[in-house]
Amino acid sequence: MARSEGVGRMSSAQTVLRAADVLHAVGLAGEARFADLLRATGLPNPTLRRLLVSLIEARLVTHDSERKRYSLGSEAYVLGQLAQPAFSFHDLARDSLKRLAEVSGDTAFLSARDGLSTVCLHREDGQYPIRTHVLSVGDRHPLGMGAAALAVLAALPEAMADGILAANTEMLLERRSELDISELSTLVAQARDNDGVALNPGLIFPGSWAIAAALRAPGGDVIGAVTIAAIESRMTRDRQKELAVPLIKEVRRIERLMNRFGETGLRMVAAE
Amino acid sequence: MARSEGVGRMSSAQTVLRAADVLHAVGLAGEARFADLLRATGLPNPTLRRLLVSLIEARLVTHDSERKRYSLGSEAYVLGQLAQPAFSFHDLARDSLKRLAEVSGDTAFLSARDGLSTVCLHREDGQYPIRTHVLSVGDRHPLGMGAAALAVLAALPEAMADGILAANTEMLLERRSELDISELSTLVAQARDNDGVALNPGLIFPGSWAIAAALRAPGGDVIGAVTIAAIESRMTRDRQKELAVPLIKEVRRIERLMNRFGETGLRMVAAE
DNA sequence: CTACTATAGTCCGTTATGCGGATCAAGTTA
DNA sequence: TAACTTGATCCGCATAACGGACTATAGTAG
Repeated sequence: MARSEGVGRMSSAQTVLRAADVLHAVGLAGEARFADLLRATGLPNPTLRRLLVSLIEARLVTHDSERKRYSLGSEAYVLGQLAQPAFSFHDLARDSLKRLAEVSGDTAFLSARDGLSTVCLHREDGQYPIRTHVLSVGDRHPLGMGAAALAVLAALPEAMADGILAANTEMLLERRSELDISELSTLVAQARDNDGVALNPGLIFPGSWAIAAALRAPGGDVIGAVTIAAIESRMTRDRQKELAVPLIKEVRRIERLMNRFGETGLRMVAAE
Repeated sequence: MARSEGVGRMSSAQTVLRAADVLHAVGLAGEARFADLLRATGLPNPTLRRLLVSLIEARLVTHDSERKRYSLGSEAYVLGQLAQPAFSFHDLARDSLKRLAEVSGDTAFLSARDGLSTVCLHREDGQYPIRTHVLSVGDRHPLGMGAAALAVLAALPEAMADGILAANTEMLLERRSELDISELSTLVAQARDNDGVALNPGLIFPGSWAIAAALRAPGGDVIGAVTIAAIESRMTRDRQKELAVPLIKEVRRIERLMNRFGETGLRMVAAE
């Protein structure tokens, strides 16, 4: 959960990074106790406390002193509001996600591309009672890992996609040691041959499968992806084909909405 | 614009606070150049840079290196999403704000109460071409300053309101030296006699008037306020009465929606 | 009621970390 | 080409952040 923490602390400011980690942990927890955050961040006790005090002072975190619970503060919400213009496609995608969750019975996700990785912005559960919980709002994956990330790669120019895969190799290996990069290339290639619909056959977590298709901003930039995730038994080859239809339909729909309403998510970034 | 910066820095961690300032400045600016942020934060050049680099690494800020522009990053948006449960009344209030801006022609605001102050969450402009720009999303005011803040005070138990006003005296004086606290008490009292509708007769900025009414969560907690702001000439006594009607109506409506849909903004905080 | 444990909060000596004056580099306007 | 504005970098200094160790405060068990 905690950030990389590799031996060689590559130069820069740790305080802010740690504070951001804490913030993220508080957000994921919803209502966190001090001990939860200790575990989640791996920080030493006094350090965590100091950071929390500062974050509270900055109103990024709130402390219910009676219940002894920490949660995100008003400033966190405000920042989200101010950041919204760059993510306006989220609003346009809401209905689509609902419909996809509805027709599939499984879980639909919206992810945004952010540099060399992918962030999950939204999760919409369907009726089927067995759900994969390997992806939730705020989770990030390097490009290449996960259906959304594969779909994004498949939508990028081939050369660029290869470059990114190579650049991400380290990060990818770090997470799944047995992972074979060439397997990813294959999956990307298959996605290209398949109307851009990528398949994640349990790469992140065994038995948790998903298909995804990339989203393009009006300018043509790849800004994210829409995913349908389910357990392996509900992702047979036939069902993949079946689900790909509404998936593509909804992606097109969102793209149409962007054309209509937006100097949209144009402020998206490429790399660093 | 920069945080208080009173002489006695009251102990705690500056790095995080500064980072939060930077974040806020970036958010307000939308797309900021380095120099803009220098001005807005008042930080020394290398300090600002260091903070920005860290914030970028934490994905709280994005840097378009071609256009040399900084803006809020995906993590900022994600945090907003994760904080949403505590501010779900925002969604329920959207339509109301639209209608108020529509019928008045002026500007409608939604504010949230946060401890001893008030934050503006939403701004909705009407058709009338002359608009006050003294309040925008993310702006904070100590309880007592501004129509929303006065409405909140008026909605609180009298003793508590007095206490808060006293506690905030310093902060209030800091902003408007000639401001008379007793004047605020009077305004609060008037609001109580007026169905809870508070008037700000240009306190923050001369000529910029507003009326507001408080919002209560299902439990009865005062969680914010709805405001209509206009230039002085459009806030005659008669028009105040006229606008108070839809204002109250919409507030009631939002409260009804909260009852229906919500383990709502219950996570709101009281003090610190 | 006392011992035990998990969780929250505090002290304080050490030094790594962030600080910022000063300087340089790169575009812009005159 | 000079004068300026904006952006990026150096580097010695001291302060602000660090964290091991300790204390305090529930909550649970014996």
